Amino acid sequence: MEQSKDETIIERCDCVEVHSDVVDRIRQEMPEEETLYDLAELYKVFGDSTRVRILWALDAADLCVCDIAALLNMTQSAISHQLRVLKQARLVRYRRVGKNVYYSLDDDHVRSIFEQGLSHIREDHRGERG
Amino acid sequence: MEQSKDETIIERCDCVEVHSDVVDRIRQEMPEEETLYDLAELYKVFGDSTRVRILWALDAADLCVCDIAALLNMTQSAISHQLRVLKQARLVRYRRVGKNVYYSLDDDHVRSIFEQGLSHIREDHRGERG
DNA sequence: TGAACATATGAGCATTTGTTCATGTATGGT
DNA sequence: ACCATACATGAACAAATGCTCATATGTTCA
Repeated sequence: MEQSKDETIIERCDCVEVHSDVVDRIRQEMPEEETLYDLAELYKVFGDSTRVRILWALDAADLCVCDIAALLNMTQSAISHQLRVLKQARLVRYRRVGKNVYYSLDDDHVRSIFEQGLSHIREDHRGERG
Repeated sequence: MEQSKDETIIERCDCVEVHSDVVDRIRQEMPEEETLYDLAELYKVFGDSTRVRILWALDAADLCVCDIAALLNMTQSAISHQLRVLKQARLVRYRRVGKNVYYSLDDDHVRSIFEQGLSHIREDHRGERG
């Protein structure tokens, strides 16, 4: 999906005139390539409705895989796969309790990220900015 | 990528015991399916490093397509395609100035969403929560 | 130890996604 | 009108993604 993260810099822009002063300034101000890559990887995790629903549910209560599957009306396997993704992104943690494995949120930012997103979605977007 | 958004509810969970009290409560508390779907769609837009870099650049200055392509060392076409995605998500706006088209951020939440994301990434994650 | 339940995981597959390439559209200069 | 420049867009293709199915692992209980 992504391009190679770091490659030799070749001018591929097929334009002639570029505001090189601004571009150069921004190039310096931009965070490291890797940081922005990691950032995108994080949002990619949020970019699936199944995972969003799981996160939302776990924000309400700790749940075992079985509960989540029932709640979302999906197979246990599908949920388990997604939980692995969330685990790898360090957004959830788990603990075993007998035969069950309970998952819970492992990040304080999830809620605020959701809030910002909702805020954007709910904007009527009449055209103004500030 | 997604499943069908709304379908007849069939119990697909292959477990036997479910904490149905908790599940039922959460099911009621959860936002509408569509809201969470839209939320995921928004994050999906953030879930690509090219788009993240574009947004970050536009947060620093308004830029024409040509500038962005030069800055990110990508083709004008690739940038243009991505700008369309950002436009559809109402994250950027544009204005024509002669032959150029200048893009700018069209959302106040972009920066705070980035900040939350960065905050998560930068966590040392030693195991504690709050 | 073996059966039953809960969860994890690998392979396979259909769908989605991001880029490239070719071409279309819009604006300005001559 | 014509050309050059800037940008947009459709088709095509490789890579990534999310689910299903089958199966493996782990735990409890008899």
